[in-house]
Amino acid sequence: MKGVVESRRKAPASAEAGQYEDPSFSAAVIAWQKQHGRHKLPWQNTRDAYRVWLSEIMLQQTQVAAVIPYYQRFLERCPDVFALAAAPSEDVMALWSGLGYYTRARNLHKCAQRVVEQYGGRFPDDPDLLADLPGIGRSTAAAIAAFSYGRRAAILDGNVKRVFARVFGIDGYPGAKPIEDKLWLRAVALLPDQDIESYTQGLMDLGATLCVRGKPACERCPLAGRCVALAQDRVAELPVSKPKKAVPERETVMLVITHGEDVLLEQRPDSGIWGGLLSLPEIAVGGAAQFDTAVRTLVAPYGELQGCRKLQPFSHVFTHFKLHVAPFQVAMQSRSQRIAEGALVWYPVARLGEAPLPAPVKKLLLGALRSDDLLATV
DNA sequence: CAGGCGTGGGA
DNA sequence: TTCCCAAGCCT
Repeated sequence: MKGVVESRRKAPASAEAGQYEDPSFSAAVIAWQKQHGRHKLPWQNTRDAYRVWLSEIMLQQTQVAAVIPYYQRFLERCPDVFALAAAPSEDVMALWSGLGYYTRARNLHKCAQRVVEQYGGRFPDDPDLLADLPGIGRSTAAAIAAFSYGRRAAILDGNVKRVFARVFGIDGYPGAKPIEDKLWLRAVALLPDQDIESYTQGLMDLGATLCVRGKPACERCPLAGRCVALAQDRVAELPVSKPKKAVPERETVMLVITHGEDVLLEQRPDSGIWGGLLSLPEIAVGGAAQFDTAVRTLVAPYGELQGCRKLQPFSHVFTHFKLHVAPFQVAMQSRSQRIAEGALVWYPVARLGEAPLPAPVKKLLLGALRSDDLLATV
């Protein structure tokens, strides 16, 4: 009987994939994971697909240490997919505030609603169905299917790319399409028939704890004996880093407009930077000389100035551009009717800590509006 | 399909 | 300080 089971190993998807098969690879990863891998992360030791899914979305392009407090806070407020589906979107955005890549939060909310409506609240176990849901791509779908249902599916995240690039000595930037295609072939070909959870977690753990970008701990690595990069002394060169290009810079004036105990915030459109969050009213400018003009232009329609002062300028670096912010604080004598319209909203200063704001804006506001500061305008 | 999309931490 | 980038997905 045993022989029958083993003979039913999946045939390779293609001749090219077949040449990558090597059961000893997954065996080494699984054995290492069971003894040396991570077993006590907050989203482990559960098969609750909701928790697995939530953690996988939060962990996209985000490190474990940053995710943990968000994950726990999120679970307290939304303990299951029904609670999340029913939650107001501003609550979801507020829970995500500071974690970045805010499309993830909007897709998370949409996805919860789809799972409730389409699947009765139970996440599907088929990776292809999972990957049809918003915010879930091929790799995340495989992780959810493996951790929640024990399904045999391949992940290919940054950890796997780094480990594979070194072990197999793969030249070229792993994000490039042709390289990534081959990595997917390997990822599928190397899947074990058993212990898919330990294998999947093991690849992640290897990449996160041993096979790190700088100074990897090769002496403790279970794959060292078969690592091409190590044998060729190219560990520091692989994986090939992303070709860099000049980062454009932009300038903007942000206005901290206050009236009484409230500050004026603006809802940002869903697409673009800080999509779906609240932020400060702002106007892009070309140079420092235009700052004063910009301030007057922006504020004038909304009533009479009580006072205005320049706050400390700061810069914020994104992945693809650098933003220079010149903040001004403006106190209003009265509230124009026009301010109540459109995407603008008066927001109580006392509640800013829990507002769905971008990290640098929240920092600016909490610094600029320390209680007694409110009326101290010129 | 190359580029858009955050933030915080390490080197 | 400056640079790099970490459990990717979407358009």
